[in-house]
Amino acid sequence: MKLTIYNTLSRKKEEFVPLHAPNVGMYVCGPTVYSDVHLGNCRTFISFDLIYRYLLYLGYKVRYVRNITDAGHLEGDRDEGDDKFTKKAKLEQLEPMEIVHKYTIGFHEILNIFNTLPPSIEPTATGHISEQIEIVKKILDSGYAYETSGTVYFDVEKYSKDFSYGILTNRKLEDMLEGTRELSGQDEKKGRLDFALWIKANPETLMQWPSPWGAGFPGWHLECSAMSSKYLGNTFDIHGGGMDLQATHHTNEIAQSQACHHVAPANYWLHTNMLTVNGVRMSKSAGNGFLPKELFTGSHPLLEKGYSPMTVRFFMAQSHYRSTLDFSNEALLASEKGFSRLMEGYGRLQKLTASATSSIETAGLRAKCEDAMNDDFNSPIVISHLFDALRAINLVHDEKETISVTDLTELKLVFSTFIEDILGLKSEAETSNGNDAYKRAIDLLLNMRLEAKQNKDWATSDKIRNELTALGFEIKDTKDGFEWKL
RNA sequence: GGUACCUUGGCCGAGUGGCUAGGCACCGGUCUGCAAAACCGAUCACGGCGGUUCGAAUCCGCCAGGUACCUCCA
Repeated sequence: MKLTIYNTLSRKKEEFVPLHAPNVGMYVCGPTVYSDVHLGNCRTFISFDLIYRYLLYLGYKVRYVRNITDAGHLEGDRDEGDDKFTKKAKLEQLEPMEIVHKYTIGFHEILNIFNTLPPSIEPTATGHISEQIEIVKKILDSGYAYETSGTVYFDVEKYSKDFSYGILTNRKLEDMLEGTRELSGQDEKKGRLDFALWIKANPETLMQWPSPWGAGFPGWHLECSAMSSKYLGNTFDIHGGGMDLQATHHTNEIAQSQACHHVAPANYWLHTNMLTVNGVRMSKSAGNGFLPKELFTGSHPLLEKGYSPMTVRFFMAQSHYRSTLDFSNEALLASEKGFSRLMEGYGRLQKLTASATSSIETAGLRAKCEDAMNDDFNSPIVISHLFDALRAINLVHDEKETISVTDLTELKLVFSTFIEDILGLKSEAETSNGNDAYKRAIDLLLNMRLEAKQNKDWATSDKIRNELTALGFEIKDTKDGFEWKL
């Protein structure tokens, strides 16, 4: 089975054929770094991390470009006033670039905690001002833009005579025009759908650059057209982003790139679905966003406890990237237990002893997992196959079934490949190393309990166990001793 | 108002015409001094109504409920 990808352009799954195999160019819209990333943002980047990892597994040489938006992103749709960074900078009495730097660092820290691979290139909007100005010039030259007192607008109605403006959302221009509000008297735009490529700055605007049209700053959509074409070419393979960017940002981006380069920018458009809370989209403006830190510590009011980063990553991998995923304490609890069972089985697999023959069927696992991933990156199905194999592992462990050396070797390889390399999950077994004294104290107590047990002194044995349990320790008796964890 | 999408067992979540994903919970069992943990096993489903079909959770129509986009948001 070949890799098929759901393409938003065609609204169906298509076989993936790169322009220049084995090279693949993938551009993903990154964050606007004016505030902390919330979990919904993380979901998109974790989804594309899965996609990136699987493309690498298939042997593609992927150039993965994910931008940082650090300029030009306005509040609202008026094409005037302060950008988000300036606004925040004034609020916190900092330089805009201090805001940008602070939240860029935070973004990287969080994605690192979620075990995502860094992109090949992570360009910033402020680092590509001249490239953006060049694009505006070219669009003006080709006649799809006009300047009004220092601000340059994209002429949507003119563009849509030659190209399909609503191609990504399957909408007609007339329908889109109906959905927009009337222009107010002061508006400088000719058409209601026109958007700004370059915005004139006020003297007090903190982030501004000189341009042929006077001092100003780039429109939000422009950076992606500039940076994707610079690093991936005028037409590249995959363009991705959150579903919320589809209607406006990506629609405008396609129009700009097409008007500038006279070719469609990307062959496959991928959109990841939203994370919801009680069925409603998690978003900054709705104020229902979870910060990763609130999740790890459990400090959010909707959570009963904290959940580890890998639990969350597993939770996300259990749903398909194009489905909404509802976030709740109950769902996370279920994922936490499932993930821990999977990882314990993965650990058990390493200690399995092989027999002469296999009494169980595990040989087809890799093909099944590949088929699932080839079907538009269906990670939930991969996980279901892993759990099926887990049952086989446990049966061999319990000596109810046997496995041959060949099958065992392959099984280990498939597990590590899919769990670690593709799903990006890793064991969270305690990594604390500076607490030897305390660990030895617990061991000491439990050894005393073991002695009591051997003497059938159940009162002492139960007392030690019950009091440690009350302190939050989990005590497990095993055949030859004990195990514990906090 | 316009345009899409969604509705699966107690919960989460795959699945697009026949072969009942998976996880969690619950229940039964194994193990254990008793527990816990672990392991094994079983049960439970396709919003409602109608249609197409030998056969529909899956296709079509209508109805009900929900969500998203059309305005900044991954």
